[in-house]
Amino acid sequence: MARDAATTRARILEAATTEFAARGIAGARVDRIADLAGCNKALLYTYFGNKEQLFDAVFAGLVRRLVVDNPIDAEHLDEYAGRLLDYNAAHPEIVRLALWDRLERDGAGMRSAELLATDAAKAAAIAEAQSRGVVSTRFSPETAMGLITVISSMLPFVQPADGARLRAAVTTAVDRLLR
Amino acid sequence: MARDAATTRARILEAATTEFAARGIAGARVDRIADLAGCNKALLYTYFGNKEQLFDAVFAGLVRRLVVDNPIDAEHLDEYAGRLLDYNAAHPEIVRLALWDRLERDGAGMRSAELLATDAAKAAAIAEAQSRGVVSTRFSPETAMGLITVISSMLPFVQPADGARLRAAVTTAVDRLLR
DNA sequence: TCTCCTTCTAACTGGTTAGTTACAAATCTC
DNA sequence: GAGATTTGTAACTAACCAGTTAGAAGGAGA
Repeated sequence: MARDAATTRARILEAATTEFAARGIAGARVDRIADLAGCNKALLYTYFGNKEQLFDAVFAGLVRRLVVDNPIDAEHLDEYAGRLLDYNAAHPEIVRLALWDRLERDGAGMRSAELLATDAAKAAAIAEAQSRGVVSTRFSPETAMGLITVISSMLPFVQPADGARLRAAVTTAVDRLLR
Repeated sequence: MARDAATTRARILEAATTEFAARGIAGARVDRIADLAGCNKALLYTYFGNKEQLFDAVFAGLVRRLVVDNPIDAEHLDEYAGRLLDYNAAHPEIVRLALWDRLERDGAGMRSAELLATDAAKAAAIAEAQSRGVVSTRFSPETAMGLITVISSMLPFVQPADGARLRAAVTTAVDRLLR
């Protein structure tokens, strides 16, 4: 076994992502994560503290990547929503983890100063686009963001297996709502 | 103690609703449900079989009430969405239970023949309204239902504490999308 | 090669949990 | 009011599970 702390940490995070996405915090089993990561259970505790802190690490990492990989484009919110949809299709764990976080911890993982700041920045970008007349003022910037989130992230969740038609529906909906 | 099977069953269902809505299936504790219902744990098993079947009973009952209490009005889908929003605000357990069901059981509770039939009936009502020109044909009936669901049930979930402004946003959004 | 430090493991622990059982008490029937 | 049935309980059990511990194995520097 490659004795390398960084690699082992990464393997644990990957295994934990799978397990937490599938079963949530209460349903996840520490032994299952260790088995999947191919390492001893005790390492989870030396590297991450405990089960919930491991969830924190997993979730914070994925959310950070989601935010970095999907910068907002307030001029073309429909395409932004389409890209979010594609991203969620390619990384189905993220939406599931976010839902577990809301349900099991009242959204504790979404309240980091960092994430609140990027949320505020997105709202500001929309507000600015509204002031220039590029985006409709029908909705507040915050509500507009909420609508985009809900349509791009939750619609495939309540309507599974819709495929290519779904993407058209998402961009059409966002265009219709916010232009 | 009032020795009455029907009443006891009802108390168990009520307690289980609270516990399952708060913690999900994996997180729920059978002892906690029994305590809250003020009865012996063994009664849950004599009346409902096991923990998961108890969840089934809780969820099926609430979904049935939701469907009965909120008939679709394809002529005024914006108001229909507004009513769903109000209903969810008054009964916050339902959305949570539906999410637990999706996450923990891949939506098994939403696949009853009864519920599939009412879903089909709703889609048919929308299709009929579309053919009369009352509802836009921008989206398929199924996608239209999905959009209504997501906006009336999930928007308050991702945007907590918005209040009266939220209702206006929901009706405006549905009107804009489907009229 | 000796020593120190990091990485890793097997085995254990104490508390928890879903589900069961054997039995008691209330209610119903006749 | 006797006997059968329904409704309820206390105590138990076997499995499970998060977290710990004591110490082994590997590597780096001298």
